[in-house]
Amino acid sequence: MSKSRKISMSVVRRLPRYYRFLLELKNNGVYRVSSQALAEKMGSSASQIRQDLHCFGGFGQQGYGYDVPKLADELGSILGLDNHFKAILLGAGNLGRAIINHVDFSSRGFTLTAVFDCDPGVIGTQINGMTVRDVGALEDYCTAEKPDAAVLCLPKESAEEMADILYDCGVRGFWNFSHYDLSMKYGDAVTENVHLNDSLMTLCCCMNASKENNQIASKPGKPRRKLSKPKGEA
Amino acid sequence: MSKSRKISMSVVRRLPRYYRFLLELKNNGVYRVSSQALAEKMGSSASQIRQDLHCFGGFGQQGYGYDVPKLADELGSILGLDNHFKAILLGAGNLGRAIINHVDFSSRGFTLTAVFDCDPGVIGTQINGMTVRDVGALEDYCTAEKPDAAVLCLPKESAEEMADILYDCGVRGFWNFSHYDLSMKYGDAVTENVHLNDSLMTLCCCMNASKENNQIASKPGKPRRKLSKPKGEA
DNA sequence: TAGATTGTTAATCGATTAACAATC
DNA sequence: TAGATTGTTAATCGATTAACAATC
Repeated sequence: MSKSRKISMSVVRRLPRYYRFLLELKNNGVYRVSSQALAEKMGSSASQIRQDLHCFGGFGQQGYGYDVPKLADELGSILGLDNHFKAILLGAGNLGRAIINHVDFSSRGFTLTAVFDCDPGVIGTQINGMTVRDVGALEDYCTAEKPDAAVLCLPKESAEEMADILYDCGVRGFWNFSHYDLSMKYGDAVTENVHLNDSLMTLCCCMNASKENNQIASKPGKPRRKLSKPKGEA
Repeated sequence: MSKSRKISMSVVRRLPRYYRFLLELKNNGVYRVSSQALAEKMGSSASQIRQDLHCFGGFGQQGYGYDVPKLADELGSILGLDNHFKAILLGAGNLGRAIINHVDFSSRGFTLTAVFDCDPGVIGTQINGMTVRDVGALEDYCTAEKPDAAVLCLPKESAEEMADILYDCGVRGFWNFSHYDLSMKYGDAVTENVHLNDSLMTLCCCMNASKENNQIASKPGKPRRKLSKPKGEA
């Protein structure tokens, strides 16, 4: 956390993965790891790992490597997992319900505090211990509770409409599952779009290319590893 | 489809989004669009759009722009949406059920042909018109039906185990929702990982950084647009 | 100490942007 | 024709990899 240069989004997107692997090592009782060993496990490169961590400060020790529990903690704190951002979820359909049941918000820096829907048949029902509220009560709720973030599991049109309302209520983080690009709208809000349809089409595109023997360059994430010659050789 | 150089994954990941915007234009009765106009709509740059499309051939017309329905079709065909890849889904828990109900496979190049689970309480139940099968029958099913792709909505451990079995049965496309990185394993299979936890942590990280006034560079996707001086000026 | 491995700078590579000739 | 806008090459920028001195 010492450096103050801008962190690139490419680096940020790799952090959760580092965190995941380090937690696994920690749970397996591993106390120490070198960038080389971690890189092999993750299918990335030692250089990239050191460079990435370097953005936030020196967490390792020359000649030793990285202390696994310590590095896991540091990453958790860089990720901000010790926050308890208040989050609300809009849209208790199939996807919304699955997210409520499936995602562990509290170990990822959030507390899910309320769920809203507009369907009278759904309002009042329980999901994972939470009662679904009427979306009509949304603004009052926001005024009183000041949620930090919103999870949008709504159809495109409602999502656009609701996002504006939420933004006006002070919500500055959006986890958006609806089929439109929220990221473009609000300069000072943080948006993470999860476009399942786009993801499925990407898979289709790659399978199609593979079927037709078209070339797609190996993904970012898979290192274009180029074995360097050992120093002493011709 | 004329060029034969490798397409980069950065380009491929933008294609579904182009497709989405073009479909919207088409549905709004727009017949013609310039790279400039599309770029403004998408929050990207005209240069990038032309460069991206250029990978696959010349779809536009100088002085006119792009024919919207034609370009949408071309993109659909590059994405391979006219395929009917046979897909099966493993894990009919909250997330699996939501995906079955929520995702329109058929308009994205896939046909969902079967659902498997290991829970006797779930086997035999109906989800969106499909009967959940016993995972014990998986290999026989694959031998008979030769599915092309699998959607993994399983816990980490089962996912690892099942992926190996599926790969041996000839499955070469994976849409992986489980909390581990499938992409690293099989060289000749295509994998699309959807890591909801990682996505949520990324959101947390950015909200945390924003809270603490740390700098994160604007995302790829938001253009670092640098207004160029008009030619004639000093 | 000698060996190992980081932190950090320099070199390379790839992706994005700019520019403009071609041409509709 | 004149204006518009693409296709395409060149320039810039950013991200990844390589290398090595610092140091545990």
